[in-house]
Amino acid sequence: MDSPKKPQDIKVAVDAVIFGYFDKKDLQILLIKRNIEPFKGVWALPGGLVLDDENLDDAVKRELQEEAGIKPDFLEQLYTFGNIGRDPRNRVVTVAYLGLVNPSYHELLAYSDADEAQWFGINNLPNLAFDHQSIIDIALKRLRSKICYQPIGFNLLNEEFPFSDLENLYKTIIGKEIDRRNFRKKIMSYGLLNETDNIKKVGSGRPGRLFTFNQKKYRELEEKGFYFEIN
Amino acid sequence: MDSPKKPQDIKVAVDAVIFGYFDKKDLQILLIKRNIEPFKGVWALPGGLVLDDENLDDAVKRELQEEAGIKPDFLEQLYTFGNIGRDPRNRVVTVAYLGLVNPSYHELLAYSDADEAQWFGINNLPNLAFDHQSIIDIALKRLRSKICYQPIGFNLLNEEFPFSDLENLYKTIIGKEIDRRNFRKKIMSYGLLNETDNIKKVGSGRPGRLFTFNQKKYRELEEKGFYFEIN
DNA sequence: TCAAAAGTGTTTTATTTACACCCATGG
DNA sequence: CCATGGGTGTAAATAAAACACTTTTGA
Repeated sequence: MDSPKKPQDIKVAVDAVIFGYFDKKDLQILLIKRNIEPFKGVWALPGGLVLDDENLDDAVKRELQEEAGIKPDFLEQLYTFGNIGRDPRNRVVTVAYLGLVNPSYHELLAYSDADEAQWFGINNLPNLAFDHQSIIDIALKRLRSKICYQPIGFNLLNEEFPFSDLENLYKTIIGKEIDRRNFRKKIMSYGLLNETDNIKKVGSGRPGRLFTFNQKKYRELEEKGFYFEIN
Repeated sequence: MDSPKKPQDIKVAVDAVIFGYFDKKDLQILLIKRNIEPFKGVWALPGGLVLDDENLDDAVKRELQEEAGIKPDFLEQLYTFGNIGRDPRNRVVTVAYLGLVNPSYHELLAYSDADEAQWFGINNLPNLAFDHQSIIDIALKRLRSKICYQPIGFNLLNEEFPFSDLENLYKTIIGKEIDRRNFRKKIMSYGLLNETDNIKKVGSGRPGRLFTFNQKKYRELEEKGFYFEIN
């Protein structure tokens, strides 16, 4: 932490990879269309420069609010990207975050900084500004591994969800078939789901009972050394 | 990534939590004594400001070289600490790294930036500058969990090591007793250790055969979907 | 009555845990 | 011959994997 001869000239930014999930569709990522140079008109991760008197976490939250009107239900630091040349204008070090929201609770709104905010399926991403594609690659890797040892997937589902939504979510994210019976047995064995008296009414087939995730109980178990694990 | 009204004034630094291990001693951390303000004379993590034309990884490596004459055998990004107020002078965002070395291969040297570089047992750390204690806490947590699912511990051992060194290393880092037979069985089952014809000569008791870790084989297995796991 | 999705147990296999004695060397 | 640390196997318990039919509803 000693000063070099000339004052350092590096900017600090934050960017967020926000995942959303609509049942039985691809996992989605929130992108905003840039309305300033560089990469004007190109899709990019929501994010921007950190203010001098603002914590990093607050900066991401602010940017998400400003650019898409979204407050993620789960948000954690992912990785910091700081290679020279990743921004054509000047040196920018960006602290990337990984976030999860339930899109049906969040209407997308584009404010001043972006002229559009939109969900894209991870298999239909447009060309992205900067090194944002590689940030997304790393976020996906992290999500896929993390969902297997922390119960963060519930943040992508409705407050009350049928068991099949959870099943489909895991299938979608991990990208392979899972045995329905074993999966249910495992999840149920943790006792972290509360049954509600409600029933999913939609569509064809037998209606499913709705569950909620008991976050409080998870925290308690976690303190006692419990580890959530799938697979 | 849009410019705020006034130019941003945030410095970017890197800091490294370098772990070292001497058989049957505490896990050690490399600290340097600061020879400039603030916190002059106080122990701190090696690190410093990133140069404008230098990648983050290169910056840590340079600082480690400059401050202690060390090239870590393993080095990865840990977390980025950027809360306001963590540096009394001005806003500094620091990208923390976690590194591993075998101290017996690295003579500690203090160069210009520090007047002393020294190993401290993690249970005998001095008071630390800035928020470096909390960086260490997080590094320790990461190391303890990571060593259970990636074979990074070998970086702390000699090139050729008796099995008991590995055993002691895990006991030390995880901080609990392990069953010698089960541990050996598990490690051996992966087939990642090569037996050498050498024998540990030292001290009392039956000499132990020396092993090397087969990094190449690990990489191959990893590509085929193999997961290293202990516990 | 058919299509669609929900719900549910048992058996087999693999993995993990618990546990104690003999061996090789140096002093 | 003693102290010290190295080396080894088996049985029991637990966890994971494989596997298919019945139920409920709407159309």
